[in-house]
Amino acid sequence: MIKALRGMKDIIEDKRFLKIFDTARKIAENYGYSYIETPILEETSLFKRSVGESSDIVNKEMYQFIDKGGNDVCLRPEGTAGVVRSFIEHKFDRQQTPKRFWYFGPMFRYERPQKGRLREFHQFGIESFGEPSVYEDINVIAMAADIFDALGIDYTLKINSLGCPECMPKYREKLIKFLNAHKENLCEDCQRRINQNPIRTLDCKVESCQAILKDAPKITDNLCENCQSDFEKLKKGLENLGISYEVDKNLVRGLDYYTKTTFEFVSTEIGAQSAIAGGGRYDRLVEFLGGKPTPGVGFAIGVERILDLVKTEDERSGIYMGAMTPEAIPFIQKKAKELRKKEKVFVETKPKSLKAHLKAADKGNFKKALIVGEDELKKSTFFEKEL
RNA sequence: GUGGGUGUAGCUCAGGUGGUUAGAGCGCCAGGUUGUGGCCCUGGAGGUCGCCGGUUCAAGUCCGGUCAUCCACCCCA
Repeated sequence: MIKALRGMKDIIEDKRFLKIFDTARKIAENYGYSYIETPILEETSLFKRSVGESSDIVNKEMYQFIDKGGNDVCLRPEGTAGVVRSFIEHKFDRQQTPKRFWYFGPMFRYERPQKGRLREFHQFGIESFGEPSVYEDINVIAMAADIFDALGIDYTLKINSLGCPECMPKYREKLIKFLNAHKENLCEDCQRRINQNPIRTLDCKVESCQAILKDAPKITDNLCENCQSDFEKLKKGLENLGISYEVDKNLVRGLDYYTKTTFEFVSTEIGAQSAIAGGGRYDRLVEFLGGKPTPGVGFAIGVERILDLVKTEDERSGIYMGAMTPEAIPFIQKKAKELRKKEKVFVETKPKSLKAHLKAADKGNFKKALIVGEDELKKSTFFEKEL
């Protein structure tokens, strides 16, 4: 038997997906975002340049291959890069007006599957281009919060600032210096991280590392004036909207393109992979991918991660139509065509006893059954029953 | 990539120390006197016991490998 590939799942009759999609889409459009869909397959270099060569995603998790034309391509591991590529390709960077997009689609990462981690998973994401103000960050976070609220999902919002090109590199040097001074006492992973991604050491789970790292310099204590003031505005702005948050000085996003505001929505109910949405500002990314300097901010929600947190009701709906004699079927089909202009109608094409029809209508969760037997056919009427 | 758990009907699972036709519950299908569902009762269909190999007179049951799955590390949505 041929089965779906490892870490990939069929989505069958799962109302939760549609509920998440419909809810998120509605809210995004109310925030003024418009729909964008970009190809699932992109040139590999796009992700190398945006997500970053130091990240695990690009380093070892991409579905990458050479196509028949000799192009180095890969299945997208995340959504932002493709949207930015499209933004630049369509010259939106040459206009002054902000552009805001939402998207929904599959992403691919060749990882070891576990709870909340699949090789093909879905993200609902948004990207806002051309708005440098921290107030836009607040709008974006508020939108994510609205979506989770509408879906009835509890979360903790964590925020941090990664600084800008002015303060981040200075901080990075300072941190590396600190780490090297304590190198022998750090775990193997952290020693490796010093050069690869020093900020990652900050949230190391090894206790002995944490003991050392609690005295490490924190980015939030090393922000430049502008970043510091924006971070304060961010906090005030969230308070103003009644959105509670925690400052997590160790919150680092795994993608290299983030600057300044970063945030993550986490749930305590879904296992180790607790991030249900992540995002932040990426003011240098458009420029880095060859466009005119354009600020950006966005987030992505992991659809499969919130699936178990979404409840859907199973209400009776629609009409079940059935015939007790074969001759009645054309009569039913004609009536069904008319009724479908207004609501869901299912026609059973196999003649059955009344009892069998009612049973089937009940099992199918219909709210009404219309059955035609010999008597009804003669009079062109229906046996009608509310379920 | 590393570690641990699990793989028996569509689903959830039973199957001491290896021994004749492999079980239950749920679900599914058909009936329970002629045209009224949900409850109940009866009957039925459905399994190369993940796969490959080994030990044995004999393996779902023991051993090895492999694949898949789950959980954790790692990483991240």
